[in-house]
Amino acid sequence: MDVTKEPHDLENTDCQKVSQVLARVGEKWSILIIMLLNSGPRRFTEIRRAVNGISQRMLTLCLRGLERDGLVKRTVYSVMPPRVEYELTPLGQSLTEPVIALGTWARDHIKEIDAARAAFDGTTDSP
Amino acid sequence: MDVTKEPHDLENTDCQKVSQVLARVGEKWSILIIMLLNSGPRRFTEIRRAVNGISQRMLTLCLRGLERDGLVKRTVYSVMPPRVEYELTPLGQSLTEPVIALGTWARDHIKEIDAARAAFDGTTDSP
DNA sequence: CGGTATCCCTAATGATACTG
DNA sequence: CAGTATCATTAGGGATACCG
Repeated sequence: MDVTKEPHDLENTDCQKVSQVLARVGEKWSILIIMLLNSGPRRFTEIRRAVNGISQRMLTLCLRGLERDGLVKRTVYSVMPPRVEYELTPLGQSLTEPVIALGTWARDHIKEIDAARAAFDGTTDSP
Repeated sequence: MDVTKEPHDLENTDCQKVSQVLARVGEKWSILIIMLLNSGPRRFTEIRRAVNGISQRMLTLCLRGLERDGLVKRTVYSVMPPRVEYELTPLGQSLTEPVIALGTWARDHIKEIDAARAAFDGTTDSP
């Protein structure tokens, strides 16, 4: 990415694209769903069970968003009862690579972050 | 979120850490601020001007969050008028690497995403 | 099963005013 | 300049009920 432009151009740089992607990926459930689907196609209810705590409504909305961005493919089987499967598209699969890189960073630095939070809270909290 | 139930769930994996990090990084303004500070320390108002559209309130909150996580260092110069500088910590700098990787992915695939969105909207919008 | 529609509450955010 | 405080508006998201 090019971050060598002037500060006042920030709104016109690739940062916006990163922001857009992160806005999608950063949604509370998106990353969990993407990582789940990375191990294979799943049905709606399977995802719902796997991602503990997500409401039906939010799962639907989240999957629609991922589908809209071309990250997830939705396949409807016209049977009774209905069967709908979700799987990562090639684009969605390629996204898992940088996401895993970020995940590695998170795993490697979560201790530092937690320590920083504790230190910050300890410094500011003074009842 | 509680995903610590079944073994096959997304529970104690790195996904949660990724989620935590992405929750911070995915905040609308965080990434823009981090990338801006990647090119050097900035004062409060400089950041405000550079990150077009952010309110004073949100900039303050966002910077506090980044500071709390140990990603940004805040330095106050006791002068009149006040001067406060923000800069990335080594931890914050290290975060830019995977973020840039994600940014590269975004830049390389933004066209596909836009196309997917257009196709999806064209398919679903039929008034 | 896999949704959609509705209600409703809360958290998030902008706008504005004030301060060391 | 760099905030903090307050108010008002809105968006996010849960609970519930209903549908193909």
